[in-house]
Amino acid sequence: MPTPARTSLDEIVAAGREILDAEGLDGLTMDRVARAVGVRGPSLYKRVRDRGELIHLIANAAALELGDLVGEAATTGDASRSLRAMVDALRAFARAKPSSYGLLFDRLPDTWRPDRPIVERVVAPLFRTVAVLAGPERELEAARTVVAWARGFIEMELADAFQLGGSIEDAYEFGIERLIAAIATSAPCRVGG
Amino acid sequence: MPTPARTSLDEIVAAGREILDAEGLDGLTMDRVARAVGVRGPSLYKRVRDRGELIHLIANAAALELGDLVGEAATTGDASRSLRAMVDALRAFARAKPSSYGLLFDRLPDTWRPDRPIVERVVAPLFRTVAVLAGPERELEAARTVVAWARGFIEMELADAFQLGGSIEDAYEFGIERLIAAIATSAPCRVGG
DNA sequence: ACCTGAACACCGTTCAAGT
DNA sequence: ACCTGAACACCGTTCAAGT
Repeated sequence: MPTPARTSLDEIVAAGREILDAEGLDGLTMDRVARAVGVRGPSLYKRVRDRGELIHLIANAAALELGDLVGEAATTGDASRSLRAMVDALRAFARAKPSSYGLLFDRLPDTWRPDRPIVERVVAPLFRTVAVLAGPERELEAARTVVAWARGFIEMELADAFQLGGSIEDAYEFGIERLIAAIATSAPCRVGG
Repeated sequence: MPTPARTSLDEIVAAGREILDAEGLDGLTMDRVARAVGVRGPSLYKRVRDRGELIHLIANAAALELGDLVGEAATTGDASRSLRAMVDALRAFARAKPSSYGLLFDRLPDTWRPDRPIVERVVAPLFRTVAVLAGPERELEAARTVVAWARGFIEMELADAFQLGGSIEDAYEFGIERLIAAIATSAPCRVGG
């Protein structure tokens, strides 16, 4: 005898995202998610193959959100300002939702990672802006340099790895300004804005 | 009736390091380590409080090894070359022992992290060299910029995050050269060398 | 003193039985 | 069709009992 569904995949993913951000990836247990949507753990397996697939769907949703935020940040004036705004947006997302950020960028099982096209939508506006600054021949290397710095800085900030005192904001300002100057074609080494 | 010990803390930590590098952090189970030293899982609790403490001791050992490697790399000629060699050493360690590297730099529970003095021994030679290049006023910001880039680049390399083609070596060369130029005091923006 | 098997907690997962 | 309790596997941890 058919029974009406008590939940849905969308509801499960939405609940999973909230639990991830509130309690971290370790807190994202199948039973925890199930009870949040009003069923028991085993019922989730009607909608997802396993926990990894649920995490993958949550990662896709987080990547889409981040892509929107970065895309919106990119719409401002000149290329330097635009790049700065995009990195600011990435950093703000990491601080607001560190567990979601970690799900997108930490080393985790491949099957958990968001789909590649969705990730490319996040970095595409960044690459476009870097191309303006660095010139098309060095676009790839320049973008990778900026992204590597941004990811490393954010990772260290989240991990509380800046242990030697000093101002983290000063380090961020110094880093982003020097990076932007450093990737510019025949950069005149003017620092600051 | 006293029984002679069948293993030791040193042997347990050494076995743990091998298992970590061969099978990853998830493979580092208490029973796996115990059997490697000839006892059963529960016996380890005579020597470590819990799995976290064992991981912490393994992290300390890995940090000491990495500190030696970075320190040795630092002894070459001028400051630019020395800094380049140290970052190369860091990258080589990450590639040779990605799980050990991850244990030192990934976001993990605080109690698992290596002791701060041991970590400071790793970065100290790097800071000294950066101070020569960037000048003492900007030493901290400059060191953080280089370390953030290096960590981000290595993280992306380990995570196989360079998905858009192109040469990863080219990106590394581009990054390290531009970074070193960018942190130098009133850098003349000469690239290469 | 040190070591072990049995036991428990926790969590992912399966499945037979309910509706 | 969907949901559930019971059950199992796996792993960290405790502990009473062995030597």
